[in-house]
Amino acid sequence: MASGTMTSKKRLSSDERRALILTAAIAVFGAKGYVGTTTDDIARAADVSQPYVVRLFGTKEQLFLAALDETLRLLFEAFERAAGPGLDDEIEARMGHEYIGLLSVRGLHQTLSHAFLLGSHPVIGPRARDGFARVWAYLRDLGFPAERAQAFLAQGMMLNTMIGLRLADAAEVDPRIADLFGACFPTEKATVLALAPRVDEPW
Amino acid sequence: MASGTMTSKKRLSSDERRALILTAAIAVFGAKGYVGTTTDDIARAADVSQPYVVRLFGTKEQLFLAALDETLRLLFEAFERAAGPGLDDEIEARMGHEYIGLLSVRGLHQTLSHAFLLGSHPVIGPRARDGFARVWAYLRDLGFPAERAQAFLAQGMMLNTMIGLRLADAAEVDPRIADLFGACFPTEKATVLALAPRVDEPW
DNA sequence: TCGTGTTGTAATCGAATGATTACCAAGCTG
DNA sequence: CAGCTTGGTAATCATTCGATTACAACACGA
Repeated sequence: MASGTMTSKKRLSSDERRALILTAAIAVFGAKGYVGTTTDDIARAADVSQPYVVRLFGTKEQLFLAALDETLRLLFEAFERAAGPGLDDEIEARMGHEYIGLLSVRGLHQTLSHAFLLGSHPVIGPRARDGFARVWAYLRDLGFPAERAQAFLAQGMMLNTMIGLRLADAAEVDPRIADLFGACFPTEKATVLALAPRVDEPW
Repeated sequence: MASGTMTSKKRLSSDERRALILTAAIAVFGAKGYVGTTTDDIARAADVSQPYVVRLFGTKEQLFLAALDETLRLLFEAFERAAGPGLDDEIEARMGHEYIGLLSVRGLHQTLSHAFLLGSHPVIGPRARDGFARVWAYLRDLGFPAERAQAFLAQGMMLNTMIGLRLADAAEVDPRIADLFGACFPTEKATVLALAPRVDEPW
């Protein structure tokens, strides 16, 4: 019965499936936050059933922790790519570029932002603080002076905010917002606008 | 029966009660986010019943919008206090000082942060974008060059993040985090640490 | 081919939550 | 004090959600 049009889903190893669910989780958690996301949202985004998501990750809390770990892993991986030889200015520019490139990982920046707002959470809070502290330590260990590391991080938080606000659409309509994007990303404005999630996207 | 120790609650005008609930709402929404906060949480924080909160504000969504409006009102009020005469540097310093002083309004910075992460929300998203755009426009209209306004805003997002993470406790234990606070608030580190909410506080 | 471990789902359950309803009581006004 | 407006609550309802259970289908080795 209509089996001709059925694209029968392939069976995957649990590790492969876990990876797919994790990608979906970063996207959905980023768009709707930890509390605002249901395990069923993620299940649908990953095209599996809700109980299977729970079974593979234990609880929603553990799933969020896994998504946060993966997010930080991708972040440091990007930083590693940028941290080669060169002057301080060059390294910083490459790191900013890599951070913007991470916009192609849907929900990454917003998942970070959400985690950073969960400081009061007994389990997630400590992990989020640890992640943030590791980012700070990474910059300092690279040789960034405190002042410079601080400004770099602040720019990152600013990007996160503009992404979370879904400001990219407004930039093409409101000249003041375009002005803002220009000030924030003098050399990469086009890239940011091209990669930024839009209002109409569910994530 | 034990009425001697009962502090019988006073009857207030609905406007007075609304104001109290709004203050509680900013604190609780800031600590737990829009979705993570229940109307009953706010009711308890304001020492009224849950149905009364709903009756005075209509829906939880409208209550959050009211809290966001109040937050922005307090923010611009603070900016107005700082925007007097003086050199650019002086004005910027006063505005930073006022923004830090707003830490005494429990939950204000985090309510802003949460709103700024709700860009995908059909009702809250537009209001949050509008609020952010108004802040940007305010700075530019004051005469801040784009570059300077951008850096100032980024510092603000950084403060919001550190508050949301509840990093203040860690600053007194981990020297690297203390280093971070020093870099972010060279002249006001003590004030920030004194006013910042702590991990053990419910809000 | 038989069985056994693994991938995956349907059905369901209990707790939590936003909202509604019905009701009560305080205080003002004539 | 009668009556009525306003402030406020208890009880309850429908929905949603994370989690559990029981079961089905596929694959692979003996």
